Amino acid sequence: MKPDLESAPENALQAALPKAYDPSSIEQRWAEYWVREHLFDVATPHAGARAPDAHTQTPERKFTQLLPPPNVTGRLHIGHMLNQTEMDILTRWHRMSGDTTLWVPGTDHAGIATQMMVERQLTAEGTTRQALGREAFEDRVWQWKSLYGNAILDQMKRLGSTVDWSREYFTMDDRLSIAVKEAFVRLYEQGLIYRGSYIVNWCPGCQTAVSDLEVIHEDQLGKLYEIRYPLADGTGSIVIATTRPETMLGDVAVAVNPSDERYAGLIGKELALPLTGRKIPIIADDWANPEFGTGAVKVTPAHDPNDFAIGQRHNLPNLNIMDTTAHIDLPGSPYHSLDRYEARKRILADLEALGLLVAARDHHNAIGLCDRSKDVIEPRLSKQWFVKIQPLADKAIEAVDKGYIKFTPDQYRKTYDEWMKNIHDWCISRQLWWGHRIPAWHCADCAQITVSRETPSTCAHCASASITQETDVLDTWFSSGLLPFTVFGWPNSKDLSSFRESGVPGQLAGWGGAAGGPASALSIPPDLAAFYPTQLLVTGFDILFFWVARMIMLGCHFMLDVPMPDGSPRTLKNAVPFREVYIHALVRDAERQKMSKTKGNVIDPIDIISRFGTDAVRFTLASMASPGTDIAFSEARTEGNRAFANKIWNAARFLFMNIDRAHEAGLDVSVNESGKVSAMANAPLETRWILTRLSQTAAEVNRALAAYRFDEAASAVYQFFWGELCDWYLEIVKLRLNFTPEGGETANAEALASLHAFVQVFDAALRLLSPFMPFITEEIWHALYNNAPPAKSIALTRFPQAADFPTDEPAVREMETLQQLIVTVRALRKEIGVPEKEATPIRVFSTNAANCDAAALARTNADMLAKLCRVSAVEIAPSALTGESTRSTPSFDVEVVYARQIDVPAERERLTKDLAKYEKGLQAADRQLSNEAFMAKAPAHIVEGLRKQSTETRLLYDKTKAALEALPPA
RNA sequence: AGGCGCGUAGCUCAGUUGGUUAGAGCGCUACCUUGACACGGUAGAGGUCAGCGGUUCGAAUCCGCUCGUGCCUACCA
Repeated sequence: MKPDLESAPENALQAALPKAYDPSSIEQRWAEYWVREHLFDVATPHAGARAPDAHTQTPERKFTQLLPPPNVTGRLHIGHMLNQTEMDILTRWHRMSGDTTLWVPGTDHAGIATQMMVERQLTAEGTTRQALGREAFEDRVWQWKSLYGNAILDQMKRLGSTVDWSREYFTMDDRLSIAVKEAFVRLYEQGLIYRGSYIVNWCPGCQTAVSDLEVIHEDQLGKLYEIRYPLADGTGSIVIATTRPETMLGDVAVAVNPSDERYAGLIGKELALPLTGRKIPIIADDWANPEFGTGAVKVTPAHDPNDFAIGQRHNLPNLNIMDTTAHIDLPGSPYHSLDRYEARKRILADLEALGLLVAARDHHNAIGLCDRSKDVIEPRLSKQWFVKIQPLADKAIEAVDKGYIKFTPDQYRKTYDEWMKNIHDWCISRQLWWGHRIPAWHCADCAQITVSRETPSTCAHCASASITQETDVLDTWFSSGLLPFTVFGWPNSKDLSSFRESGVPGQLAGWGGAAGGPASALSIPPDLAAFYPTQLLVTGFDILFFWVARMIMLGCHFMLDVPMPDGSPRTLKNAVPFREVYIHALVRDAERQKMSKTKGNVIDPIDIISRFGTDAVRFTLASMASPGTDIAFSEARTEGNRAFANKIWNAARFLFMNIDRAHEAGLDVSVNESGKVSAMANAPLETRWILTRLSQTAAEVNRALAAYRFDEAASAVYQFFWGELCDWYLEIVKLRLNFTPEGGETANAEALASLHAFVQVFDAALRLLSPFMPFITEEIWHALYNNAPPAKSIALTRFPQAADFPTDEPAVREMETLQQLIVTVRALRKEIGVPEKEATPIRVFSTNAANCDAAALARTNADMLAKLCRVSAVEIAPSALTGESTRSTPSFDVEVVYARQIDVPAERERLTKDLAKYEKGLQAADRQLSNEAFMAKAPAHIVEGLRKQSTETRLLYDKTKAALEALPPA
């Protein structure tokens, strides 16, 4: 049954057949077609449109993944493209291999980033969010989102990614907001979320707390100041060391190590804090490091995390001296309202004047910057919400330790483990207006907190009606950490119908969890039952902790409570959000620099695509995506792959040209739609050879993709298509395709058989290439089926398997021998300077009567040999050494002879050089063969190989020497 | 301060459990506009595998050290 393809774009190959491939003329059309036809929506059954046996939907074989949601504020960068290329290659490969394949796209609301974006707009308009008010501001952000929020997804559509657009989500969608609230409330009820005053990373620019991960450390050369603090009783002093003298205004103690004998007598005494005269104690605490600075450290609990800990241990007060903008907040003090760095200068100057500044030494230390705004982070004491992380981390560690989640490359397992074991509680509150508002209400009367799924009208503790909702919103990563299950309808199914009109995916019927099954009785969302856990997460290591680790923790935590589709309890093994994580490299610029806007070295994928075509860029990224190392993006390589696309295009033109010729000769050319090729015992050598190579290439590509070796898969298809199909097979087929309208029937029948084989091979090659280069293969494939293909897209056909093609090992060996012979003849032509246009005859001599396969092959394929070598005739003769130019190759015993005068000095030079090479090789081989230890310990096949090599090299050496001696004297 | 990685042809990179003469793309040289393709064809040149030492019959591959380089994590003021 042919699908209705009226909606398919017009085919450029059918129209003009331009010589050069122009990606822009076709890519846009197919990108739109794929989206418009919903070809990759899982809810859209399309099994009937596939090749008969290619796609029996097997529920056990599913392939599900989530697109790491880009920020709505984002623009597509090359890293996204690498990520999507890899995901799409895998998705297409799995889909074509018969798996139920779902790839869910979406965008992230990106709290800080988006709020900053809109605030900049407001600034330009001369207003502020504070002037607008919270609600109006939120409306404004939604407005912005509806206008610009799809930009990145629109860009993504050009990449050809086969995502299910019907499932597209936004992390602030109602259904996801409900889920976020549910998750928060449950964690709170379980005692895993708490609120408290702690030192957090405060960004004075963004005016919010940020998590540890959002602080980037930068090494800076600063100063370590030594300041003298006098004793209150005037009997002496102590010198402390600090990098931040301005915080001394908030000092509440000075700590020394209890074991530090220098200060033993001072512990318990009081100091008069310089500049203020406030009295503070000297305390003993292990934190003070006798080796560092002076061994005495000032304690400022409100402005330093360590000092905060000391303060807790010693019951010291917290003295907050700074406001949220990092200005000194001490009304009445001369430093009041000074910026922190201005205050530092003034304080140092004042201390100097008092003679209390003892020293200022150069000092390297890491300074914390805000990931978003690059402001220097100010540790600040404030009330925040935290997730008690240890219980979650324990399960997450176990899940990976037990192998329920596999990391590729494996080294990241260690990184993950290391981080997970040293994890701190997660600060999840943000003082922003854009995000999931924390579902907690503060009571004005009893000061208690009511956490609730629904908006409460009264306080749960004292029933007071004076309650107000928490103003903080949640860290963006809190909601994205829940995605693996929230996108599939967690917590329950009742919200499902509201966001997915299409309902339960058709081909999943009968799968546990489908409507009517046991799962629905337990009200497990059908999608959750069907798709959780996902198979794979593909992402960069930059969000390993931000996102991957959080998904694992939250997935293991929440999904353990959700029964399996059959109603049985879920184990950790099935609670994990994904079975595998593939971490890819970072894309850098050609100079290996990390791309950044400020450096101006950002590679715009859209620009690259419009210059080289999406297929070429995809292929480049895939072929450079070897694990472990970063990718230095190479335009030169992209150019090379554009040439590859052009090569494919022209090979197709050649095929179509011959199909046309066959038609003109009144012959019919059909395509076998099964995707498999049956045995061809009587087929010509090149057909048997290329089918075997096709089988081997399919095996290699399948193997490489299963191991995430995109580079190896890409190079296998590249080498096969260009190096074998085009360079050899096609050149030989050329000789067979002699369609002659008036010619004999037999000749035409033979030509047609070759053409049929060619079509089958080409069809398979296109399918093999399509995950990597979906656009050009789609275009050619439709043309190949004369725009009436067996499926709506090549992406819905069968991916070539090794067993789909008949193999013939002897044919491969024969072909290789023939190739070697041909290369030898060509090289010889060149070396003895036969002009390109001159077609002289050659003679091929067998030098070894007992083993003359090559000579026999040359005889059988004399015609082919002559054409491919551009010689007029090939004559097979018994062995004979003549004074003419001769050449032989090591792997078979033939000699190729050209009857031609040669350039004697040039020939002598070449032979001398060769002789030296053979001699060296011979010596090396003989040295090993006479090494007793080697002979005793080396495996047999190695020794055997070396012997063979030695024998062959000896032969070459002798021949070359003889030839050299036979040359006329200079 | 800990941890991870990298150093192979002029450039960008492959090189699987150690094994016969270390590969690819781009670039380079020579010749070729042969009816698929000059975004092409054919044939070439080009490498002491960062250095030193060790294990081994045998090392680009395993181990140690040195040098160079990139990154991640980190609450020593």
